[in-house]
Amino acid sequence: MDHPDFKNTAISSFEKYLQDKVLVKQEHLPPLLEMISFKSIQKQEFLLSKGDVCEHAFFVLSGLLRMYSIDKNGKEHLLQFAPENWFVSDRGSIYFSQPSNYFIDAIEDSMVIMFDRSFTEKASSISPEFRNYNEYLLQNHVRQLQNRINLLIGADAEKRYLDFINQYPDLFGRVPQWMIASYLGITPESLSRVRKALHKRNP
Amino acid sequence: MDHPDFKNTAISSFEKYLQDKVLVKQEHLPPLLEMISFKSIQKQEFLLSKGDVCEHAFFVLSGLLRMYSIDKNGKEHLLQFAPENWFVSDRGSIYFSQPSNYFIDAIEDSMVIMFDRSFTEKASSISPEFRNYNEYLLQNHVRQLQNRINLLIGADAEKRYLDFINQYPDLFGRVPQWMIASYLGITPESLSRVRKALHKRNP
DNA sequence: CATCTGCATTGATGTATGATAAGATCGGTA
DNA sequence: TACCGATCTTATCATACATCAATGCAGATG
Repeated sequence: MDHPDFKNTAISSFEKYLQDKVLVKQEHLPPLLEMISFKSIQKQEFLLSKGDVCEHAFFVLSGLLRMYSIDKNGKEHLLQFAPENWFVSDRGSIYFSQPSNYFIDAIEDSMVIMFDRSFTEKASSISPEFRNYNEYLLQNHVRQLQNRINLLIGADAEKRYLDFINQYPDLFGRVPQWMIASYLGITPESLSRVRKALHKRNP
Repeated sequence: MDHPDFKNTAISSFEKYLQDKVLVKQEHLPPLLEMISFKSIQKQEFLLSKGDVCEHAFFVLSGLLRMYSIDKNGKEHLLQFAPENWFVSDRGSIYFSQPSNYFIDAIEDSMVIMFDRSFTEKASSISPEFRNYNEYLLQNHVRQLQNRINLLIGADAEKRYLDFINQYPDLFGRVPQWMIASYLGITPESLSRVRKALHKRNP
Protein backbone atom coordinates (compact mmCIF):
# COMPACT_ATOMS: atom_id res chain seq x y z
CA MET A 1 0.00 0.00 0.00
CA ASP A 2 0.94 3.67 0.11
CA HIS A 3 4.29 4.43 -1.34
CA PRO A 4 5.82 1.49 -3.21
CA ASP A 5 9.37 2.42 -2.16
CA PHE A 6 8.43 2.12 1.48
CA LYS A 7 6.93 -1.22 0.74
CA ASN A 8 10.08 -2.53 -0.89
CA THR A 9 12.49 -1.42 1.81
CA ALA A 10 10.03 -2.65 4.41
CA ILE A 11 9.75 -6.10 2.93
CA SER A 12 13.46 -6.41 2.48
CA SER A 13 13.89 -5.48 6.12
CA PHE A 14 11.61 -8.36 7.03
CA GLU A 15 13.53 -10.58 4.65
CA LYS A 16 16.68 -9.74 6.57
CA TYR A 17 14.93 -10.65 9.80
CA LEU A 18 13.90 -14.01 8.40
CA GLN A 19 17.44 -14.71 7.33
CA ASP A 20 19.34 -13.46 10.35
CA LYS A 21 17.03 -14.21 13.24
CA VAL A 22 14.68 -16.92 12.06
CA LEU A 23 17.48 -18.56 10.04
CA VAL A 24 15.20 -19.35 7.12
CA LYS A 25 17.14 -20.91 4.27
CA GLN A 26 17.72 -18.89 1.12
CA GLU A 27 15.58 -21.13 -1.06
CA HIS A 28 12.59 -20.90 1.27
CA LEU A 29 12.44 -17.13 1.30
CA PRO A 30 10.54 -16.46 -1.93
CA PRO A 31 7.46 -18.56 -1.10
CA LEU A 32 7.29 -17.02 2.37
CA LEU A 33 7.61 -13.47 1.12
CA GLU A 34 4.89 -14.09 -1.39
CA MET A 35 2.39 -14.75 1.36
CA ILE A 36 2.80 -11.56 3.35
CA SER A 37 1.51 -8.07 2.86
CA PHE A 38 2.62 -4.70 4.06
CA LYS A 39 0.75 -1.95 5.81
CA SER A 40 1.58 1.51 7.00
CA ILE A 41 -0.58 2.93 9.77
CA GLN A 42 -0.73 6.15 11.68
CA LYS A 43 -0.84 6.81 15.39
CA GLN A 44 -4.25 5.88 16.81
CA GLU A 45 -5.27 3.69 13.88
CA PHE A 46 -6.66 0.28 14.77
CA LEU A 47 -5.50 -3.11 13.57
CA LEU A 48 -7.97 -5.05 15.69
CA SER A 49 -11.08 -4.12 17.64
CA LYS A 50 -13.04 -5.95 20.30
CA GLY A 51 -15.61 -8.22 18.74
CA ASP A 52 -13.62 -8.79 15.57
CA VAL A 53 -12.22 -12.18 14.83
CA CYS A 54 -8.52 -11.47 14.50
CA GLU A 55 -7.59 -12.20 10.90
CA HIS A 56 -3.94 -11.24 10.95
CA ALA A 57 -0.82 -11.43 13.00
CA PHE A 58 1.46 -8.41 12.73
CA PHE A 59 5.20 -7.93 12.71
CA VAL A 60 6.33 -4.43 13.58
CA LEU A 61 8.94 -3.08 11.17
CA SER A 62 9.00 0.36 12.71
CA GLY A 63 6.93 2.25 15.23
CA LEU A 64 5.09 0.93 18.23
CA LEU A 65 1.79 -0.89 18.77
CA ARG A 66 -0.20 -1.84 21.82
CA MET A 67 -2.80 -4.46 22.64
CA TYR A 68 -5.34 -3.66 25.35
CA SER A 69 -8.81 -4.30 26.66
CA ILE A 70 -11.46 -1.82 27.74
CA ASP A 71 -13.59 -2.75 30.73
CA LYS A 72 -17.20 -1.81 31.26
CA ASN A 73 -16.19 1.40 33.04
CA GLY A 74 -14.33 2.45 29.92
CA LYS A 75 -10.88 1.90 31.42
CA GLU A 76 -8.06 0.55 29.32
CA HIS A 77 -5.86 -2.33 30.45
CA LEU A 78 -2.69 -2.82 28.53
CA LEU A 79 -1.69 -6.39 27.79
CA GLN A 80 1.26 -5.88 25.54
CA PHE A 81 3.54 -3.35 23.90
CA ALA A 82 4.94 -4.23 20.48
CA PRO A 83 7.98 -2.24 19.34
CA GLU A 84 10.18 -2.95 16.31
CA ASN A 85 10.80 -6.61 15.53
CA TRP A 86 7.97 -7.82 17.72
CA PHE A 87 5.05 -9.92 16.68
CA VAL A 88 1.64 -9.06 17.99
CA SER A 89 -1.81 -10.57 17.55
CA ASP A 90 -4.58 -12.07 19.57
CA ARG A 91 -3.37 -15.62 19.20
CA GLY A 92 -6.48 -16.97 20.85
CA SER A 93 -8.75 -15.20 18.41
CA ILE A 94 -6.73 -16.27 15.39
CA TYR A 95 -6.23 -19.84 16.43
CA PHE A 96 -9.71 -20.52 17.78
CA SER A 97 -11.56 -18.22 15.37
CA GLN A 98 -13.26 -16.48 18.23
CA PRO A 99 -14.16 -12.79 18.58
CA SER A 100 -11.39 -10.92 20.34
CA ASN A 101 -11.73 -9.07 23.63
CA TYR A 102 -8.86 -6.82 22.72
CA PHE A 103 -7.88 -3.81 20.69
CA ILE A 104 -4.64 -3.34 18.82
CA ASP A 105 -3.69 0.15 17.75
CA ALA A 106 -0.63 2.26 17.02
CA ILE A 107 1.08 4.34 19.69
CA GLU A 108 3.36 5.78 17.00
CA ASP A 109 3.10 5.88 13.22
CA SER A 110 4.14 2.38 12.28
CA MET A 111 4.90 0.01 9.46
CA VAL A 112 3.85 -3.58 9.81
CA ILE A 113 3.91 -6.86 7.97
CA MET A 114 0.61 -8.72 7.96
CA PHE A 115 0.19 -12.49 8.05
CA ASP A 116 -3.13 -14.13 7.48
CA ARG A 117 -4.33 -16.96 9.71
CA SER A 118 -2.95 -19.72 7.50
CA PHE A 119 0.52 -18.23 7.29
CA THR A 120 2.08 -19.91 10.30
CA GLU A 121 0.97 -23.34 9.23
CA LYS A 122 2.06 -22.91 5.63
CA ALA A 123 5.34 -21.27 6.52
CA SER A 124 6.08 -24.03 9.02
CA SER A 125 5.58 -26.70 6.42
CA ILE A 126 7.82 -24.87 3.97
CA SER A 127 10.62 -24.05 6.39
CA PRO A 128 11.51 -26.17 9.42
CA GLU A 129 13.57 -23.25 10.69
CA PHE A 130 10.50 -21.11 10.68
CA ARG A 131 8.61 -23.77 12.57
CA ASN A 132 11.29 -23.85 15.23
CA TYR A 133 11.38 -20.12 15.53
CA ASN A 134 7.65 -19.93 15.87
CA GLU A 135 7.75 -22.44 18.64
CA TYR A 136 10.50 -20.47 20.30
CA LEU A 137 8.29 -17.38 20.17
CA LEU A 138 5.38 -19.24 21.72
CA GLN A 139 7.50 -20.71 24.50
CA ASN A 140 9.01 -17.36 25.22
CA HIS A 141 5.60 -15.76 25.27
CA VAL A 142 4.33 -18.28 27.79
CA ARG A 143 7.36 -17.71 29.97
CA GLN A 144 6.88 -13.97 29.90
CA LEU A 145 3.17 -14.15 30.67
CA GLN A 146 3.80 -16.51 33.53
CA ASN A 147 6.38 -14.21 35.00
CA ARG A 148 4.00 -11.30 34.76
CA ILE A 149 1.26 -13.23 36.51
CA ASN A 150 3.69 -14.14 39.23
CA LEU A 151 4.43 -10.46 39.80
CA LEU A 152 0.78 -9.45 39.66
CA ILE A 153 -0.25 -11.92 42.34
CA GLY A 154 2.87 -11.56 44.46
CA ALA A 155 4.48 -8.15 44.16
CA ASP A 156 3.40 -4.60 44.92
CA ALA A 157 3.25 -1.74 42.42
CA GLU A 158 6.81 -0.62 43.05
CA LYS A 159 8.33 -4.03 42.41
CA ARG A 160 6.27 -4.43 39.26
CA TYR A 161 7.41 -1.02 38.04
CA LEU A 162 11.06 -1.82 38.70
CA ASP A 163 10.68 -5.11 36.89
CA PHE A 164 9.12 -3.31 33.95
CA ILE A 165 11.91 -0.75 33.49
CA ASN A 166 14.34 -3.58 33.90
CA GLN A 167 12.76 -5.73 31.21
CA TYR A 168 11.85 -2.92 28.83
CA PRO A 169 14.38 -0.11 29.33
CA ASP A 170 13.79 1.11 25.79
CA LEU A 171 10.04 1.45 26.18
CA PHE A 172 10.44 3.24 29.46
CA GLY A 173 11.23 6.62 27.92
CA ARG A 174 9.12 6.10 24.85
CA VAL A 175 5.58 5.55 26.03
CA PRO A 176 3.49 7.87 28.21
CA GLN A 177 3.46 6.94 31.86
CA TRP A 178 -0.24 6.40 31.98
CA MET A 179 0.23 3.50 29.58
CA ILE A 180 2.88 1.99 31.79
CA ALA A 181 0.47 2.37 34.68
CA SER A 182 -2.17 0.62 32.63
CA TYR A 183 0.29 -2.20 31.92
CA LEU A 184 1.12 -2.51 35.61
CA GLY A 185 -2.50 -2.57 36.71
CA ILE A 186 -2.45 0.72 38.65
CA THR A 187 -3.60 4.29 38.04
CA PRO A 188 -1.32 6.99 36.59
CA GLU A 189 -1.54 8.82 39.91
CA SER A 190 -0.28 5.80 41.78
CA LEU A 191 2.57 5.34 39.36
CA SER A 192 3.54 8.96 39.86
CA ARG A 193 3.69 8.39 43.60
CA VAL A 194 5.72 5.23 43.20
CA ARG A 195 8.21 7.18 41.10
CA LYS A 196 8.35 9.98 43.64
CA ALA A 197 9.09 7.53 46.42
CA LEU A 198 11.85 5.94 44.34
CA HIS A 199 13.45 9.30 43.55
CA LYS A 200 13.39 10.22 47.21
CA ARG A 201 15.32 7.09 48.12
CA ASN A 202 17.80 7.38 45.23
CA PRO A 203 20.12 9.99 43.63
CA MET B 1 7.34 -47.66 39.72
CA ASP B 2 5.58 -49.09 42.74
CA HIS B 3 3.01 -51.64 41.84
CA PRO B 4 3.38 -52.88 38.24
CA ASP B 5 -0.39 -53.26 37.82
CA PHE B 6 -0.89 -49.60 38.54
CA LYS B 7 1.72 -48.83 35.98
CA ASN B 8 0.03 -50.84 33.28
CA THR B 9 -3.44 -49.46 33.77
CA ALA B 10 -1.93 -45.99 34.06
CA ILE B 11 -0.06 -46.22 30.81
CA SER B 12 -3.03 -47.66 29.00
CA SER B 13 -5.09 -44.75 30.27
CA PHE B 14 -2.58 -42.39 28.71
CA GLU B 15 -2.66 -44.46 25.55
CA LYS B 16 -6.40 -43.92 25.41
CA TYR B 17 -5.86 -40.19 25.81
CA LEU B 18 -3.39 -40.17 22.93
CA GLN B 19 -5.85 -41.98 20.72
CA ASP B 20 -9.06 -40.20 21.64
CA LYS B 21 -7.94 -36.67 22.35
CA VAL B 22 -4.62 -36.22 20.62
CA LEU B 23 -5.75 -38.40 17.69
CA VAL B 24 -2.42 -40.13 17.38
CA LYS B 25 -2.52 -42.83 14.73
CA GLN B 26 -2.42 -46.45 15.81
CA GLU B 27 0.97 -47.13 14.26
CA HIS B 28 2.60 -44.19 16.02
CA LEU B 29 1.57 -45.22 19.48
CA PRO B 30 4.28 -47.77 20.32
CA PRO B 31 7.27 -45.46 19.73
CA LEU B 32 5.60 -42.73 21.77
CA LEU B 33 4.75 -45.01 24.65
CA GLU B 34 8.29 -46.27 24.72
CA MET B 35 9.59 -42.83 25.56
CA ILE B 36 7.50 -42.13 28.63
CA SER B 37 7.76 -43.22 32.20
CA PHE B 38 5.34 -43.48 35.04
CA LYS B 39 5.43 -42.15 38.54
CA SER B 40 3.20 -42.36 41.56
CA ILE B 41 3.57 -39.64 44.16
CA GLN B 42 1.99 -38.81 47.45
CA LYS B 43 0.43 -35.62 48.70
CA GLN B 44 3.13 -33.03 49.44
CA GLU B 45 5.81 -34.71 47.36
CA PHE B 46 7.71 -32.49 44.97
CA LEU B 47 8.21 -32.91 41.25
CA LEU B 48 10.11 -29.64 40.82
CA SER B 49 11.79 -27.23 43.19
CA LYS B 50 12.99 -23.68 42.74
CA GLY B 51 16.52 -23.63 41.43
CA ASP B 52 16.19 -26.92 39.59
CA VAL B 53 16.30 -27.03 35.85
CA CYS B 54 12.99 -28.64 35.00
CA GLU B 55 13.81 -31.98 33.35
CA HIS B 56 10.32 -33.31 32.82
CA ALA B 57 6.87 -32.35 31.80
CA PHE B 58 4.08 -34.17 33.58
CA PHE B 59 0.70 -35.45 32.56
CA VAL B 60 -1.69 -36.07 35.43
CA LEU B 61 -3.42 -39.44 35.23
CA SER B 62 -5.12 -39.08 38.58
CA GLY B 63 -4.86 -36.74 41.52
CA LEU B 64 -4.04 -33.08 41.53
CA LEU B 65 -0.83 -31.06 41.28
CA ARG B 66 0.01 -27.41 41.71
CA MET B 67 2.74 -25.10 40.49
CA TYR B 68 3.63 -22.12 42.66
CA SER B 69 6.35 -19.69 43.65
CA ILE B 70 7.47 -18.64 47.11
CA ASP B 71 8.43 -15.01 47.61
CA LYS B 72 11.07 -13.73 49.97
CA ASN B 73 8.51 -13.38 52.77
CA GLY B 74 7.80 -17.07 52.46
CA LYS B 75 4.40 -16.60 50.85
CA GLU B 76 3.17 -18.95 48.17
CA HIS B 77 1.71 -17.73 44.90
CA LEU B 78 -0.15 -20.29 42.90
CA LEU B 79 0.43 -20.21 39.15
CA GLN B 80 -1.46 -23.27 38.12
CA PHE B 81 -3.58 -26.20 39.22
CA ALA B 82 -3.23 -29.45 37.31
CA PRO B 83 -6.01 -32.00 37.74
CA GLU B 84 -6.54 -35.19 35.72
CA ASN B 85 -5.67 -35.00 32.04
CA TRP B 86 -3.70 -31.80 32.42
CA PHE B 87 -0.12 -31.23 31.49
CA VAL B 88 2.08 -29.27 33.81
CA SER B 89 5.69 -28.18 33.70
CA ASP B 90 7.77 -25.07 33.79
CA ARG B 91 7.93 -24.70 30.04
CA GLY B 92 10.41 -21.86 30.29
CA SER B 93 12.79 -23.91 32.37
CA ILE B 94 12.55 -26.95 30.10
CA TYR B 95 12.77 -25.09 26.85
CA PHE B 96 15.48 -22.63 27.82
CA SER B 97 17.34 -24.92 30.22
CA GLN B 98 17.17 -22.33 32.94
CA PRO B 99 16.70 -22.85 36.69
CA SER B 100 13.06 -22.66 37.60
CA ASN B 101 11.50 -20.13 39.98
CA TYR B 102 8.68 -22.49 40.71
CA PHE B 103 7.72 -25.52 42.72
CA ILE B 104 5.48 -28.33 41.57
CA ASP B 105 4.02 -30.64 44.18
CA ALA B 106 1.01 -32.84 44.78
CA ILE B 107 -2.16 -31.57 46.44
CA GLU B 108 -3.53 -35.12 46.42
CA ASP B 109 -1.87 -38.50 45.97
CA SER B 110 -1.34 -38.62 42.23
CA MET B 111 -0.20 -40.69 39.32
CA VAL B 112 1.68 -38.98 36.53
CA ILE B 113 3.33 -39.69 33.22
CA MET B 114 6.76 -38.14 32.83
CA PHE B 115 8.24 -36.80 29.60
CA ASP B 116 11.84 -35.84 29.29
CA ARG B 117 12.88 -32.62 27.56
CA SER B 118 13.36 -34.21 24.16
CA PHE B 119 9.96 -35.87 24.14
CA THR B 120 7.96 -33.13 22.50
CA GLU B 121 10.35 -32.76 19.66
CA LYS B 122 10.68 -36.48 19.03
CA ALA B 123 6.98 -37.15 19.37
CA SER B 124 6.20 -34.28 17.01
CA SER B 125 8.44 -35.69 14.35
CA ILE B 126 6.90 -39.13 14.73
CA SER B 127 3.28 -38.03 14.79
CA PRO B 128 1.97 -34.93 13.02
CA GLU B 129 -1.20 -35.25 15.07
CA PHE B 130 0.82 -34.98 18.21
CA ARG B 131 2.55 -31.91 16.84
CA ASN B 132 -0.80 -30.28 16.18
CA TYR B 133 -2.12 -31.14 19.57
CA ASN B 134 0.95 -29.77 21.26
CA GLU B 135 0.53 -26.52 19.40
CA TYR B 136 -3.09 -26.46 20.40
CA LEU B 137 -2.05 -26.82 24.03
CA LEU B 138 0.44 -23.99 23.74
CA GLN B 139 -2.03 -21.66 22.05
CA ASN B 140 -4.64 -22.46 24.63
CA HIS B 141 -2.17 -21.88 27.41
CA VAL B 142 -1.29 -18.46 26.04
CA ARG B 143 -4.93 -17.57 25.75
CA GLN B 144 -5.63 -18.60 29.30
CA LEU B 145 -2.64 -16.73 30.73
CA GLN B 146 -3.60 -13.62 28.81
CA ASN B 147 -7.11 -13.75 30.14
CA ARG B 148 -5.83 -14.14 33.66
CA ILE B 149 -3.54 -11.13 33.27
CA ASN B 150 -6.43 -9.14 31.96
CA LEU B 151 -8.41 -9.93 35.09
CA LEU B 152 -5.49 -9.27 37.40
CA ILE B 153 -4.90 -5.79 36.03
CA GLY B 154 -8.55 -4.90 35.49
CA ALA B 155 -10.88 -6.70 37.88
CA ASP B 156 -11.32 -6.76 41.64
CA ALA B 157 -11.07 -9.82 43.86
CA GLU B 158 -14.75 -10.66 43.57
CA LYS B 159 -14.78 -10.70 39.79
CA ARG B 160 -11.65 -12.80 39.72
CA TYR B 161 -13.20 -15.26 42.15
CA LEU B 162 -16.38 -15.54 40.10
CA ASP B 163 -14.33 -16.08 36.98
CA PHE B 164 -12.39 -18.81 38.74
CA ILE B 165 -15.40 -20.82 39.87
CA ASN B 166 -16.81 -20.35 36.42
CA GLN B 167 -13.73 -21.66 34.65
CA TYR B 168 -12.86 -24.39 37.16
CA PRO B 169 -16.11 -25.53 38.80
CA ASP B 170 -14.60 -28.93 39.53
CA LEU B 171 -11.59 -27.54 41.38
CA PHE B 172 -13.75 -25.22 43.41
CA GLY B 173 -14.89 -27.87 45.88
CA ARG B 174 -11.70 -29.84 45.73
CA VAL B 175 -8.90 -27.53 46.81
CA PRO B 176 -8.65 -25.64 50.08
CA GLN B 177 -9.76 -22.04 49.86
CA TRP B 178 -6.42 -20.64 50.87
CA MET B 179 -5.03 -22.12 47.65
CA ILE B 180 -7.73 -20.45 45.59
CA ALA B 181 -6.88 -17.21 47.38
CA SER B 182 -3.25 -17.75 46.49
CA TYR B 183 -4.26 -18.30 42.87
CA LEU B 184 -6.33 -15.11 42.87
CA GLY B 185 -3.59 -13.02 44.40
CA ILE B 186 -5.37 -12.26 47.67
CA THR B 187 -5.21 -13.52 51.27
CA PRO B 188 -7.46 -16.31 52.56
CA GLU B 189 -9.13 -13.76 54.85
CA SER B 190 -10.01 -11.55 51.92
CA LEU B 191 -11.44 -14.48 50.01
CA SER B 192 -13.54 -15.36 53.02
CA ARG B 193 -14.95 -11.82 53.02
CA VAL B 194 -15.63 -11.91 49.31
CA ARG B 195 -17.55 -15.14 49.77
CA LYS B 196 -19.50 -13.71 52.66
CA ALA B 197 -20.51 -10.68 50.60
CA LEU B 198 -21.62 -12.95 47.76
CA HIS B 199 -23.72 -15.14 50.05
CA LYS B 200 -25.37 -12.07 51.49
CA ARG B 201 -26.46 -10.93 48.05
CA ASN B 202 -27.58 -14.38 46.87
CA PRO B 203 -29.74 -17.32 48.08
C1' DC C 1 2.11 35.29 21.02
C1' DA C 2 -1.98 33.25 23.23
C1' DT C 3 -4.40 29.33 23.63
C1' DC C 4 -5.39 24.61 23.81
C1' DT C 5 -4.81 19.91 24.88
C1' DG C 6 -2.77 15.91 26.84
C1' DC C 7 0.15 14.49 30.42
C1' DA C 8 2.36 14.46 34.98
C1' DT C 9 2.12 15.78 39.61
C1' DT C 10 0.13 16.72 44.15
C1' DG C 11 -3.21 16.83 47.92
C1' DA C 12 -7.36 15.31 50.36
C1' DT C 13 -10.17 11.63 51.11
C1' DG C 14 -12.33 6.95 50.31
C1' DT C 15 -12.13 1.98 49.84
C1' DA C 16 -10.44 -2.63 49.03
C1' DT C 17 -7.38 -5.55 50.71
C1' DG C 18 -3.53 -6.89 54.07
C1' DA C 19 -1.93 -8.01 58.90
C1' DT C 20 -2.80 -9.77 63.16
C1' DA C 21 -5.24 -12.18 66.45
C1' DA C 22 -8.99 -14.64 68.26
C1' DG C 23 -12.67 -17.99 67.82
C1' DA C 24 -15.24 -21.71 65.35
C1' DT C 25 -15.46 -26.05 62.85
C1' DC C 26 -14.01 -30.51 61.53
C1' DG C 27 -11.58 -34.76 60.51
C1' DG C 28 -8.01 -37.61 62.25
C1' DT C 29 -6.10 -40.02 65.86
C1' DA C 30 -4.26 -41.24 70.64
C1' DT D 1 -14.12 -39.65 74.11
C1' DA D 2 -10.79 -36.07 74.17
C1' DC D 3 -7.35 -33.85 71.98
C1' DC D 4 -4.95 -31.91 67.94
C1' DG D 5 -3.75 -29.52 63.76
C1' DA D 6 -5.51 -27.50 59.68
C1' DT D 7 -8.87 -24.65 57.74
C1' DC D 8 -12.24 -21.17 57.63
C1' DT D 9 -14.36 -17.30 59.67
C1' DT D 10 -14.80 -12.91 62.12
C1' DA D 11 -13.24 -8.65 64.13
C1' DT D 12 -10.06 -4.77 64.54
C1' DC D 13 -6.74 -2.01 62.83
C1' DA D 14 -3.18 -0.70 59.19
C1' DT D 15 -1.92 0.32 54.53
C1' DA D 16 -1.61 0.38 49.52
C1' DC D 17 -3.93 1.98 46.08
C1' DA D 18 -8.12 4.42 43.89
C1' DT D 19 -10.84 8.46 43.28
C1' DC D 20 -11.63 13.22 42.70
C1' DA D 21 -10.10 17.67 42.05
C1' DA D 22 -6.71 21.20 41.27
C1' DT D 23 -2.31 22.80 39.47
C1' DG D 24 1.56 23.01 36.47
C1' DC D 25 3.94 22.12 32.23
C1' DA D 26 5.16 21.47 27.44
C1' DG D 27 4.32 20.67 22.72
C1' DA D 28 0.95 21.64 19.11
C1' DT D 29 -1.97 24.93 16.78
C1' DG D 30 -4.41 29.09 15.84
